[in-house]
Amino acid sequence: MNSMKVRVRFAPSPTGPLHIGGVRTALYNYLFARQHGGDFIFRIEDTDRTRFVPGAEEYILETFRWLGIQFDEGVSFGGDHGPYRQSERKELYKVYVQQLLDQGWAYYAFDTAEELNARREEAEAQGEKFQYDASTRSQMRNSLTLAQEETERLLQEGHPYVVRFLIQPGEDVHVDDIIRGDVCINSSILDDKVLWKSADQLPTYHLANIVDDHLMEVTHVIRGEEWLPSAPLHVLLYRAFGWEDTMPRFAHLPLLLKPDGKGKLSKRDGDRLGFPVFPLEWHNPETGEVSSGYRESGYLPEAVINFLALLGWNPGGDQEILSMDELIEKFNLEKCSKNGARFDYVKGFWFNREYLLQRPDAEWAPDFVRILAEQGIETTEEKAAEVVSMMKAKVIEYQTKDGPKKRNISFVRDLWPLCRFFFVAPTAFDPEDKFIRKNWKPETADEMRQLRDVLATIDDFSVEGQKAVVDAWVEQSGIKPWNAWRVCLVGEGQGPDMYGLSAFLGKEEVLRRMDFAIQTLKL
RNA sequence: GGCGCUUUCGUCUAGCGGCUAGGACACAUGCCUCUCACGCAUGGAACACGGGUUCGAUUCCCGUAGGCGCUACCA
Repeated sequence: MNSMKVRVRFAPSPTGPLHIGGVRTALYNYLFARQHGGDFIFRIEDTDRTRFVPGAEEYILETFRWLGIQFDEGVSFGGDHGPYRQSERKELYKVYVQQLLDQGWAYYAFDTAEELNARREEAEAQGEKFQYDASTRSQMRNSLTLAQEETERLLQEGHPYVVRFLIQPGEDVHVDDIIRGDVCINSSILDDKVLWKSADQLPTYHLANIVDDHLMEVTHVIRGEEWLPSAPLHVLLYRAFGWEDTMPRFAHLPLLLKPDGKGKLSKRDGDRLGFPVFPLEWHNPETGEVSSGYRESGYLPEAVINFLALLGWNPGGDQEILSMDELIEKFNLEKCSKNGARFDYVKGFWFNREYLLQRPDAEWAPDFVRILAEQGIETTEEKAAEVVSMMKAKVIEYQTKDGPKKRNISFVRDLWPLCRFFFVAPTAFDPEDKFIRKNWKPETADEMRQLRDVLATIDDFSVEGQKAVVDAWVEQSGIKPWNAWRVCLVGEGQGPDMYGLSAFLGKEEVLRRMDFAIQTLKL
């Protein structure tokens, strides 16, 4: 059993864009598989055709392509255990429900939705909860209460039916969870779960999941904590099928919670606080609504991976920046935390910055050029990279629910609001600007004229070339020109080192901006 | 309501009977400085509560309270 090759799966439902919590679940499965040299399977759980959303499957695939998470088999990857789309496995499931039926582990139920609702309302009126189980099944219309001929007649005549799992009450069912240890639930609180649906003649999640995991030889089920309550049911199903000896090990991961307030992370939180909850941008085909994605928002895939990996798990040391290879090496299910993790998107900014800063300036350039183009500014990648090198250490103001705050540049996009003056000369000066008031004195115009004339003599307008001449002039004149010079070239109190900016603009442009400022700021 | 999971700085977490309870994000201050910064340094900040067990509990057990999840012919 332990010598079996590790096989894990990620099995989403194609009901829309993948939630970021789902991405983390997939990542943990991937890390686990790679660490053990095992297989990672991609299965599509589309047994609820009413919730099927076109394009969702392709979206999920694209997400993992972007993140660099690779599957070994599954939908679109091939493999010996297919088909990997549950809707294509209907005939297979049929055989297995029949097996349960034949062996008395399951039974037919003919109760209509109306009948069940009536029972629920009835119970509710008495402050109770109706549950289809040992205590109530004898009052319902099913193959346990009906005469055998009657059941056969109903089946023969094509009456709608579901197949329910027959739960024997009064038994403590244990689940051995890798993260949580022994979890025990008494079977009396479980209901006779529907295994086969009447409406579409397809299995429910529970049945399909167990059959598939068994047939696909899955060794470890790593999934969200929302499945923990039904894990005992799954154990019982393995038992009913006689597969208990090859039952996978379970690991139920803590959930991702809202950054503030109560409850689990939802799409609304992202909209409200301004961060994506989906890996890629999603266009809702029905409403036309667009939801932002990590990729389109400028996150680097390595940063998203690193950030997500450490939400609910950490390797123990002080190192927080970890490559995929390091994550694979250090990952440990037993060290996953048990309690839900608040989604700290601000830390996500930091991760992105760390990875962005690791890249050469030239690698920022293509994105930056595109962003500048959106603003109507044409420039080259070389020029863009120069700006990046001068500006990437700056901070940007951003909006939060508590008002504007400042943070380090974490995205290529952050550069733009700080870089306009590299490409567009000041056309006016705000007389109220504190920096200008403080640094433009009556004698300043004359000092700037002197500097202008000094600069005009320089042939080598590189940083070094300017420095050699201007530093000497500063030395002998005693004038500190930088802040006023900044006013001339930038128009306000921000920007990079003046020599760097001046070299970037070039002599002609620098002189033009200085002349304009001296003229305009005459006072 | 029932059942289950869970509880260390604001947040993510380290800790696996004896520690000045560590790190990171965020926050504050100082240094640096040609603006805003980066960087560097420093600082504030936590074991939910009550019982046990023990020579000794953040750590083990039991309660209480809080948080989260499940309670569909959805996954």
